[in-house]
Amino acid sequence: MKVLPPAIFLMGPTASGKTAVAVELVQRLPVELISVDSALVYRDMDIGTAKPDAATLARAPHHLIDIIAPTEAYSAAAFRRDALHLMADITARGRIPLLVGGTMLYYKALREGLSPLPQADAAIRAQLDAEIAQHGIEALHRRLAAVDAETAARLHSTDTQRIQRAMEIYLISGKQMSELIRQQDAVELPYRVIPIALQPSRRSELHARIATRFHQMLKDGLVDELRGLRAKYTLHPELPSMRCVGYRQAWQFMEGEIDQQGLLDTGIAATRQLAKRQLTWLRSMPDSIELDCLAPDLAQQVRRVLEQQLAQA
RNA sequence: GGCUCGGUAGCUCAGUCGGUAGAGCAGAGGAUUGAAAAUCCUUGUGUCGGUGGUUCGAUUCCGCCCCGAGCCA
Repeated sequence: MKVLPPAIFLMGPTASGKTAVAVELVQRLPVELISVDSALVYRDMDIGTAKPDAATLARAPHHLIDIIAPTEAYSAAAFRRDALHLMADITARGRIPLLVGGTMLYYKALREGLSPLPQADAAIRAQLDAEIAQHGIEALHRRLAAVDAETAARLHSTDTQRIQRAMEIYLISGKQMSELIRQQDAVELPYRVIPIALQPSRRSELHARIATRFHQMLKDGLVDELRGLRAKYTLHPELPSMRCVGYRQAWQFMEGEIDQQGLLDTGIAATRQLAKRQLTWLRSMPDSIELDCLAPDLAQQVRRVLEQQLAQA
């Protein structure tokens, strides 16, 4: 039986201290860091994404940070492709890939693979947007039911994004999403995954950290950063980058839709909701080694677990 | 000190012509296949400020008290 090389997944919600742990580990173990984060991919979006600063990145380089402009879109499929290449390179160098971040769909796509679905098509999405604006999402849901009853039945009639995606798949390929998913071969990631899940023993403590961090982001100039982004790039609020937590609320503030207090309140609430969804993902992840992210010696605990796991190979 | 308007869910408020109440937001749980920090689903018992009175029955009407805002002195 072939021995698989190890790969570490360091998963946790926002504000759980993942970056600090990763930076500590990179100095003590033969690892290279790969960011698993759908927001850190954007260049010039630093404050609101809580991106590690330049000094930290110099000391602990992360792959997949600052790889696209805020006008562009990344995806789970792009992540899977990029991460697989990087993991192969890192392993060839005799080092261990350490994936760190909070975008749980990316971990799932990497581990379980993706079905052979066509990639997004901007023109078709624009066409479907117009259709939704004119006739409503429920009409598109009925149209989907006519061509792919199975997927339509699975989706709630108000789930705009998924209905649009399923219709997009049909319009591009002429095939049903449900049928394409059935064609997927079981894929096995050619690594021995060591999944570590950071979870707070007390949710209220995580909430407190989130509030403190968002206050700091505003002090650090989140709104000014967005002002600069809007001057440098042609942006609109529907862009994936501008829907990121913090930027969406800062945009509303710039447009006068909410005041300073509203920015603070909705920004913090949106971050808490993000953390909650990340925790829901985490509970559904199989085989995870769970650690309390509130532990004062978290980095040491993670290191101990990893040394133990790596010694087993 | 007098008058007026408020005091209902963690927050903002609606409502009950007297039969113990419901929205939005927040919170909690879940889903999640090329936008995922996205998108969507489920979830609402709270001395209706306190205390007397009227009443079969008061959060609702009346008296007094407490708290807040405003106007007049």
